[in-house]
Amino acid sequence: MPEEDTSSTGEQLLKVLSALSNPHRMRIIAALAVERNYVSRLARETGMSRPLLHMHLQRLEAAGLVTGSLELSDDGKAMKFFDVAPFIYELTPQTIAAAAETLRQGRQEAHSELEGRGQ
Amino acid sequence: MPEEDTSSTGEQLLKVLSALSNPHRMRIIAALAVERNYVSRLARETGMSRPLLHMHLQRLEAAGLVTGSLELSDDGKAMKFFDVAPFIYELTPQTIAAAAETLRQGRQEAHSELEGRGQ
DNA sequence: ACCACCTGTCAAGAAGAGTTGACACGTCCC
DNA sequence: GGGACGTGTCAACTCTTCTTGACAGGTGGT
Repeated sequence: MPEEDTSSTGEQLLKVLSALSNPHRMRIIAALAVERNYVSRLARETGMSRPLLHMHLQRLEAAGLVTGSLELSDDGKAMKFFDVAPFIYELTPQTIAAAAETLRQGRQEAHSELEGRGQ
Repeated sequence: MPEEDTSSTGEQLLKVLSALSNPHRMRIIAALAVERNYVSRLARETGMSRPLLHMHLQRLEAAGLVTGSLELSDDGKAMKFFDVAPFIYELTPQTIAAAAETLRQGRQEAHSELEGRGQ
């Protein structure tokens, strides 16, 4: 098994931020903060379609902001309940800078810049 | 003085989050946290084109994360310097929930859900 | 005049996120 | 067998964001 990268790396923070930067997903967090809920009911209460909510939930879960668990109700129906994860992120210039340091993707090393600026 | 809307309203936080949820913009914040810089040089150092950087900077400025000021150098050239704003945002389920409360856009209050369905 | 540097904006294409409807499966009750 | 409810997934479409190249302007120096 490949080791997990649990540290708050740039990619992780990026995933969290892009997961949170959406009105629908913010409202989903708000709804789940009040009470845990299952998909169909949450879709009814928030007024969004099931496929749409499903996609948003799986985006939030991928970012580690909510957790879903499949449970069986008394009448044998399988319902997936979602809870908010107790996350806490502090956003400051230093935080962002530290995360950006671990984002070396596609950025080539500047071997030698042509500093011939006349000025 | 007129009261500013400094509170983390939903739209404001949404703008901040979507501004931060981008690898290029994260790297711009990181670069400006080290030292203030002007557009062309920043474009050179980050390896992005001027129009692209210009767009990202104006997105960051619109979110209040950086501030730009047009200054004149010794040789009379007009250069726009950018600084990071000393922002600080705390992201928790409660924070998001509070912000989502002020996001009542298009979401009608569920007057009564006794549509034809049972239950 | 040219060339260096700085600033900004525009249209248009490429890429990705959001959204919908219809489909698949399951259990339980009448 | 219907219907109610629950789950998930798929291909298409729309929409926003991203990205590029070419263009506009400016100053100062050789």
